[in-house]
Amino acid sequence: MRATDSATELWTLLSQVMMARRGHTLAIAAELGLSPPQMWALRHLESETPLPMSTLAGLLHCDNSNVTGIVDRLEARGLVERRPAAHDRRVKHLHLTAAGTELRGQVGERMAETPEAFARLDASEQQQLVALLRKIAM
Amino acid sequence: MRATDSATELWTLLSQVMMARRGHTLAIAAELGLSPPQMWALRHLESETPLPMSTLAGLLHCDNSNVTGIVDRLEARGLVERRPAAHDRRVKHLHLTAAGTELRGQVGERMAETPEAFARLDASEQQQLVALLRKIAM
DNA sequence: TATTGTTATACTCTATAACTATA
DNA sequence: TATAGTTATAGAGTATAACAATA
Repeated sequence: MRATDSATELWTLLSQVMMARRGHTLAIAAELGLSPPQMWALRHLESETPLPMSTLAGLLHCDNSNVTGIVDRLEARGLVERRPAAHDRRVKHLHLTAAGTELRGQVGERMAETPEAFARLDASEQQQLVALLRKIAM
Repeated sequence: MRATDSATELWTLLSQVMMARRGHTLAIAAELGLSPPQMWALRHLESETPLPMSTLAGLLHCDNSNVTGIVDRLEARGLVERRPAAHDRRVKHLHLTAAGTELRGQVGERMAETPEAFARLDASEQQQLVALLRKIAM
């Protein structure tokens, strides 16, 4: 088997693991009353660093005009606030509210739940895998 | 660091790698003129084994009623055919057409393109990683 | 009665294009 | 002129509920 084939198999396996988790991810969003894009948005927002709308659009891989609606709905639920940026009043910074920070924490906790299949690796194998993935993820 | 923490870090890293690929995946769908659910549907369908609508709904993690629309649009493009199942005429089996098989192949090729970051692993590391992921993916 | 797939409805996401207000 | 965000529009995805055909 050539190196290229092992890279392909690697990528296929990784995709399979993640695909198997899709149901879990969607269930978390539904349980917390969030649509998937709303959940991703919440995950990208951090309490410390406010994000311009356009930056969030880039992170969500969608058009600016979509972010308007997504943020509208998060703001209507009191999870996020828009504040005009000081240096450029065209830009609007997104800030998490207390409720938003709380919900974001819940999302993070639920998303961190590791798949049961991970139990098939012992501690040493897990650390080995972590070391390899770090190289890929940087 | 406890074993639990290394499993959490493992999962976080895996999610990061996949998240970084989301743009690439969406770009492939757009280039091939497919919506994401249409692309997943195509990937789940195989030329040999026809799938009932409800099975596809389960694989896509959505309601049966959504599959009606998704398949409507694939069928309108001549990629898929509905055929009533012999054993139970309520069930409709989904078959790929020649055009559907062809396009499915293109999707597969594009999705198999490995992230550039994989080049940071040498051949032996890649095989090590494959062995570990196989345990998780089964 | 129960199940498969459809239809009707309402809401969300999505891109494109035109618009506003700033710069 | 150019850019950040909004609005308008049209198409697609989504769940729920009611329905037809079949079992």
